Amino acid sequence: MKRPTIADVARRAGVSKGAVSYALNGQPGVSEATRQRILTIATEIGFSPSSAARALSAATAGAVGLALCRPARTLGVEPFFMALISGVEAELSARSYALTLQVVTDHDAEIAVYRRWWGERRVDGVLVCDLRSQDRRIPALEQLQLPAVVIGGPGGTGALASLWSDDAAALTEAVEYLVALGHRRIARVGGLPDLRHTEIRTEAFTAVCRRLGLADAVTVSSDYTGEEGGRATRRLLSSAQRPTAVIYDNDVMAVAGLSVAQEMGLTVPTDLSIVAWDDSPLCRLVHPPLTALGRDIAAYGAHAARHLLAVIGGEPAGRVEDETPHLTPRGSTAPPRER
Amino acid sequence: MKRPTIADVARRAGVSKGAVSYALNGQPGVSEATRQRILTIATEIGFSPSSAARALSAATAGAVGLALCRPARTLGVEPFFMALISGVEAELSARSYALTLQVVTDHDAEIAVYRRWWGERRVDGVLVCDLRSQDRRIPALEQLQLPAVVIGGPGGTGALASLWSDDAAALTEAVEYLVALGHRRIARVGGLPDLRHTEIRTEAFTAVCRRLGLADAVTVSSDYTGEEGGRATRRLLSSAQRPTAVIYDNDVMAVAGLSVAQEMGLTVPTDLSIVAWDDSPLCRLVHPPLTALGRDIAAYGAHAARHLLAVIGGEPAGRVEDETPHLTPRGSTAPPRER
DNA sequence: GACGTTGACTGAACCGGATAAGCTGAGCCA
DNA sequence: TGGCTCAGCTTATCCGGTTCAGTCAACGTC
Repeated sequence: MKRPTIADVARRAGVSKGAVSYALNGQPGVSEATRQRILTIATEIGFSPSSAARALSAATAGAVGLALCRPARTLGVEPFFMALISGVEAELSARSYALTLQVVTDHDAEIAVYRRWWGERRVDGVLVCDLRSQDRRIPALEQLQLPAVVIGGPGGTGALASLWSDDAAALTEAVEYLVALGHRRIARVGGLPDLRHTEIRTEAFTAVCRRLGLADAVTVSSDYTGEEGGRATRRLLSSAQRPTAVIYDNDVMAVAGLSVAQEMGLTVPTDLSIVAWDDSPLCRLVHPPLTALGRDIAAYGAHAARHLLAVIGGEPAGRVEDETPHLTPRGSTAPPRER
Repeated sequence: MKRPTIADVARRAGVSKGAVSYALNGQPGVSEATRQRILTIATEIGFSPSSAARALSAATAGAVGLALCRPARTLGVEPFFMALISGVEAELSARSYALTLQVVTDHDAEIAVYRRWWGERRVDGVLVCDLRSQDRRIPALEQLQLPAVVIGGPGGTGALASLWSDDAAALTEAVEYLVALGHRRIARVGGLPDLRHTEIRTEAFTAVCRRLGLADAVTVSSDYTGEEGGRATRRLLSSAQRPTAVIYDNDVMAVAGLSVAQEMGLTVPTDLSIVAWDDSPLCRLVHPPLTALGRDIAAYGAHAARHLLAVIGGEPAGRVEDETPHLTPRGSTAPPRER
């Protein structure tokens, strides 16, 4: 089966290639009658313009890049990325953009990918995930002048466009809720400590605990895996003054923490309250279902994609705020048992 | 920052564009000295050939397509796809191929995507997931003559290349193991019934149960979500002659099933043994950790990608068998309690 | 009726590579 | 010394679109 080209359409319509191009792209320069005739013929023979040819002459790739910089191990378990990707993709394909995905191992590799994509003109822009403090990718992208939207912040995104959510507010809400229930010893199992949003959450946690007069508000660092989450929980629950509530920086660690608590003979929520970040189906899978700080991650991805397309379209690189994660109370939180 | 082109390299090296092209692609026609000089200059100015120009003249896109046809809801939770993608991607990027991803809602949309990709010459081949019985995508791809590897089977893949694993053997191993432990009433919570691999597993389950003389070997259909998995479990465990062991077609449903069992006051594994399909970190997250039928999914993806690149390279469209999933016994299986 | 003006279209250049075909000079042999 | 071969290049063409500079007929206008 031969792929039809613009020349095939032109021949059948009895016009030049140029006329077909004008007609298909809604440009002036062809009569309405001719445009309709050309459109009909194009549909008839199933013509779709070669992305390569178009990219070459129009200097636009029609694609957006996403490099994921996490070990394959963590990538799989967290529902976050898949949800984000499906949201991004939905928005892109609605505007006939393709999504090009690459998994990398570290930031150097990621920067090399950006540089290659830029040189190959393979993408018109990129989405940047997992912002770190002092992130080397930011100046690299600025130098390349490759349109980009950083998913993260606020702050640390240089001159690049960004999409952020108010994690500090969300975390504060969760702590205030636990305190309202009567908790005084609240711990937190945080994500990778050099991620910008971990930093922000940790600062917010410290601040709200000080404000509410909670003495030993401890944050344990982790790496988002269930193993680490479980280990951290075991350590916290083995301490002399064990916390009555724990906030986890993702759903996977929260589920692991729940298992550890139950394994240690504690009843959730009476002995221990648990709050998860990222409200995925995972949180509703376990018993009791987990109270979670959630938001529509697919919508977040779609929002990021929309913002990136705007930046690619030449709009200024703004810092856009997305919905603040909100608390969904479920069975894993309750007033602490009197001791 | 201007992107260097082949002409820039040629100018600096004092040779023609053609010579540069020969040098960079390892073709004969340039002396070794000149080749080295050109390579050095290319590296120096950070030249990478425009993918569009290369695609246009070489009639190859340098990209592979993957269309995921599942509701965003299920996509996120199952670690399977993310693991598969990261495996595929690792293999592709090692051979400098890009991965283009699209999420679709049904097979008609998916076929339309294939047709568009084909017309736009956007991909050199595609990976097809979630094979169904009487899958309309197969004849569509055959007609387009778009290189493809179907991840699934055996059988039902037409003339297309495929990569399959012996799910029947794996399921048989799991049932035999449970019977060896002393179980006589084994149920199964299957995946979407029109998926080919569900069909294969169901047939294998029925066959091995008949062979071993297990009377009421029931399979309940489901949709891979935790909700459905939990509901199915509740139904099974409420029946008069409730099973002493349940095999789930994925990890998410197994975890949900475990929660339901515990919620109903049953102890796993003494009251109920649980076997999960897809051994992801999820299975080790819960308590007790789940006995699972697992395999290296990333390697599966890498294998599929390798096979696809071979088919794109002109090799015959073979049906390749991947590793058979194997049973990893953990805490969720034990001899049934005497009653 | 000569002179713009406009709409509808054509022809050709161009994007940046790959590649077939042509050219050139060195080396070799008769 | 002329002819031949062949490595090592150059030149030109092509891929399939977009786009700009023309062309040309129809129309209005004074």
